[in-house]
Formats: sequence, structure tokens, C-alpha cells
Amino acid sequence: METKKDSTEDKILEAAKNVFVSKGMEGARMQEIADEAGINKALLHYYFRTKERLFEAIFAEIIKFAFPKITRIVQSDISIVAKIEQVIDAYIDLLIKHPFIPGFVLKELNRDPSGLFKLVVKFGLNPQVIFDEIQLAMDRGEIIQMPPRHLAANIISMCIFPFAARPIISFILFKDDQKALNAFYGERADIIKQFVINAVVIKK
Amino acid sequence: METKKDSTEDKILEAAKNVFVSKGMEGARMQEIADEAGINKALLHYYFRTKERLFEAIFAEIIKFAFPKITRIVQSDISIVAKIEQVIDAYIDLLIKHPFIPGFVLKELNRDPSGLFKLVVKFGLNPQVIFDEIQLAMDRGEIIQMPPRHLAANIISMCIFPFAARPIISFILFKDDQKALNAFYGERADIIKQFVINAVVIKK
DNA sequence: GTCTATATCATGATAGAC
DNA sequence: GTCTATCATGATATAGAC
Repeated sequence: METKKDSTEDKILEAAKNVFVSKGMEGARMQEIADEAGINKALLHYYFRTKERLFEAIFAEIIKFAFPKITRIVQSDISIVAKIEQVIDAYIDLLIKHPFIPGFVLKELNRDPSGLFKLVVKFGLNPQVIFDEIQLAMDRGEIIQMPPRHLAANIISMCIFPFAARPIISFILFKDDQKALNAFYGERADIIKQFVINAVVIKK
Repeated sequence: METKKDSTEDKILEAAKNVFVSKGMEGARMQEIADEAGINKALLHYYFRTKERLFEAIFAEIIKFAFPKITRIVQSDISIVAKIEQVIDAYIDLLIKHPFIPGFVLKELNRDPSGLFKLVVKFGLNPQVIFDEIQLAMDRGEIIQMPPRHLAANIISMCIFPFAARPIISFILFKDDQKALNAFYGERADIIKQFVINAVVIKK
């Protein structure tokens, strides 16, 4: 029986996640990860042969997390408006809990997109089902006609970008007042929902 | 008289811009910059004492470029709808011409936001004049009431995010078909304009 | 399995000849 | 101003003791 849940490997993964997310692949130092895990630097290489492999392990975990299971919401048996609202709520909830993920993911994907390919294949991500549901609602006359891709891009952009640009928004809009910044993020879900509904829902 | 416009310093700046934008501060190698400039690595240190100083020179030039002069549009004597349309057109035009800027700026600002502070002070960026104009239009009943910050955030997000997330969009939406990707970007301006107008303009 | 010590390598920076 | 050669540092990786 395993009483020691925080094994060395777990400690490394936890430490690596913290360091990689805050410093990125290039900026992260193996020494710092070792220190944070409370172990020797050489042990990192014992458990994960290279920095690259350690990074991939962390990145896969993060990105799996960053693609929330919105497919289920989109395919559920509720109105298109309810679907839009639930997706936005799910995204903003996730981002408020993990505000540094977008910056990290964007940074690493611009650095080396090849990692994404494997993950997309692995998790079978398929945006077509989402676009199909949007198109159906348009054909039913519930929302205005526009390319489903662009509608999805608009919603995702409004959700994620303010978190990806956190340092800019924090400084320019709020002079680094973290309370005001958090209040702003707390308002985003309702704002985006109302904005999208105004933009696309056809009133009876 | 200077006939030789591409002086060594110019060649370094041009090469450094390319390498820094594609690799970032951490990923960029002085050797690569030297190679691209067709000169010796030691010469970089002759012209710019450190890598940090060379980077700062490039970054200032880029970010000055990334904050388009939208203040003039916002304060001009045209309708709020025309202002919104012109700002979106200006942003998308800029981004189509320089699609890698958003990724670069986001990456570096997440890495070290302090550089932004100096630049904001230096260029006297003041978003309040933009918010004031938005608020006036709301008070005149031309657009619906909502916090001006969020309206600005929505518009900027829809413009910039699809470019910042270029590798993701390219692969997931278009299977790296660059023609289709460029067509998508070409449609963005009209899509966003219509979307924002539907969302906020009050019909008479 | 865990750790110490060390080899190997890459990179930013400098010294000095021309 | 430009080059070759070299240094100093820090980081990855491995060998081998316990």
C-alpha cells in the first residue's frame, strides 16, 4: 500500500509544472525544478531522460486541461442560446482558476507547434461537430447566418485573449491593481454572453 | 554622404528583428543573428554591448508599431459606428501585414512585463480618452450601455487573438492550408464589424 | 532507487591582432 | 571596424558509488 502519495516523481511533476508555466520551456532551469522539488538535479534526468521529455509530459497535461469538454455542451439537448451561455461560463470559469494557461500555451505553440499535432490526434479533437451544431441553429432561424468558424473564433477570442494579455491589461487598464483586475475578469462571462446574444440571436 | 544605406548596424537590426520575432528573447541566439546579418558574432557586441540591449532596441520598435494610432480615429468627428469600423479595419490591416507580432508581443510581455511600462510612459498611451468617447456615444443613446472597458476588450480580442493563436487555427481549422488560412484572415474585418454593430448599435 | 561528482557542451561576452 | 581565438558561465547529461 502506497502511503507516500508525494513520491519523487509526483514532486518532480508538480515542481516542473510550476516552473514551466511561469518560465516557459526556454526560460525554465532544471536546477530550479530540482530545487522546487527538493531533490538533486541529476534525479530529474533519472526520471525523465531529457528536459524535452519532462516538458512534454507537463504540456500534454496542461493542454488536455485547456481544451475543456465543450463538445458535450454543444451536443446536448438544449437551446442554442443555452449552449452558448454554458460554453462561455465553462471557459471563463476555467480561465479564472488557471489564468496563466493561455499565455503559456500560446507561447509554446508559437515556439514549436508540432507538439500540438500529436495531442490533437491523441484526443481526437474535432471542431466540425461544433460547427455543424451552429449551422443547424442558423438553418432553424434561431441565430443569424455567418460562417460558424467566425462565430466560434469570436467567442473563443473574447474569452481567452484578456487572460493571454493579462500583463498588458493589468498595467494599462488597472495600474496593476489586482483587485480591480480580478473584478474585471469576474464580469467577463456575463458581458460576453450578453454581447454574443445581442449579436446573433434573432428575436421572434 | 551615405550611399551605403545597409550599414552594418542596419543589417544587425534587420537580422535581429527577424530572429527575435521568430525565436523570442530566450530562444534567439547571438550566433544566428550574426549569421543572418552576414557578420561576425563579436561585432554584435561591438555595436550593442549586450544581447539585452539589442533586444530592447528591437522590442521598442515593434511595440511602437503594435499600438496603432487609433486615438486619432476615436477622437475624429465621425459617427461612433464609423469609428468602430475604422478601428477594426486599421487593426486587421496591420495584423495581416505583420501576423507574427501578436505572438511575439504576448510572449515577451508574459516573460517580462517591465519593458512595457517604460514604453507606455514613453508614448503616453492613455486609454481613457477612448473610454470617454465610448461613454459619450452610450449617453447619446447611439449604442447600448455596457462598461466601455469591456466593449474595447471585446473588439481588440476578436481582432488580435486569431493572429496570436495562428498555429492553432492554422492546424485545427485548416490543416495548415495557408491559402484557406489567409482567406479566413481576410474575412475577419467584415465579420467583426458586423458582429459588433449587431451587438451594440441601437436601431432608431 | 537515490545521490555526488564530473564530463560535455552551448552561449554570451571579451581580448587583441590587423 | 572587423576578424580570430578564447574565456567564463551555466546547463544538460552521464558514470559510478552507496
